Amino acid sequence: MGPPIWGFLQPCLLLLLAEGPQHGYSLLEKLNEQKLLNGVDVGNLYRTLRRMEGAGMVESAWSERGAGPNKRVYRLTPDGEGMLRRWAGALEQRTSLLSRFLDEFHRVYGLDGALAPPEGMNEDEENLI
Amino acid sequence: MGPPIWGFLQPCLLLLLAEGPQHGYSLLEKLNEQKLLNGVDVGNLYRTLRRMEGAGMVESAWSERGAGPNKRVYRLTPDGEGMLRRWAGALEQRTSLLSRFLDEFHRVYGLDGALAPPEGMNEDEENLI
DNA sequence: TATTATTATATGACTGTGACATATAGCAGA
DNA sequence: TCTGCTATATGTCACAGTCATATAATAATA
Repeated sequence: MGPPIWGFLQPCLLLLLAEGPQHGYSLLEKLNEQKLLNGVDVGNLYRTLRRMEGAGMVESAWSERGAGPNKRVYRLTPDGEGMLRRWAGALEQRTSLLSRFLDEFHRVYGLDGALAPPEGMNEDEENLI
Repeated sequence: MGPPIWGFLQPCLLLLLAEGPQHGYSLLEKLNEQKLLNGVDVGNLYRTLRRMEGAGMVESAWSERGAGPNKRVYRLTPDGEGMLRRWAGALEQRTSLLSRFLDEFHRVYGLDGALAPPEGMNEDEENLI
């Protein structure tokens, strides 16, 4: 229902890959573990990784298979690291934008009301911004 | 190029309308003045307002004309205020999500690098969340 | 007077990201 | 054998945004 966290998946993936090459499914798990992003759609994740590879942010290779099905292992490129740094700066700006909104909100409504969503909102809507 | 601030326009409009009824063009100006959102597309604004009216968050009426062209004046409904409160809560959660990302980023890259975008990024990309 | 700018609302065409569903395959264990 | 987990992938759809364009009333300027 509520809008998703648009464009946040890519910087999250870049950040995780900055700590070392990984395959898609592993990235999915870490997104949840580290609570960077909740309930990421698997299909969307793989498609995003391929898109990022097309854009030159990451590169992939099939792993020398260990156990289980084959894994496509992604690693960050220099271009990808550059993008990550710019994302980080942009996200900082976004934080200040959100702060300005919240300040204004509290100015109008005082301290009440802002804490409704955890109870009153469904799971979809919790997944905003 | 970079992703826009998806779904942030609606709560901004609700917040501005919480301070009193206004018409679309006025809202556009205030978004810029108060720097809640920069460079909002006019077409998108009007379509968003109509969508919000369809969803029952706002109501509109043609103004008893003063000067200039007719104005469609919007006002917040009780449902809209409820939505605004939930948005505010959701946006607070989003802030903490962004903080977690930025903390992790600084953990990996130290204090350098994060401040690239203001110079190195084009205007489009500055508009990220 | 004619022309341009500002205010104000609106639609058409297109794009990117995400949501949901579905397909596939290898392997482990009941 | 059947179920479940790991792992990758595609198809279809919806939504909010971008860019372009249309319209009209009024104010300012040449």
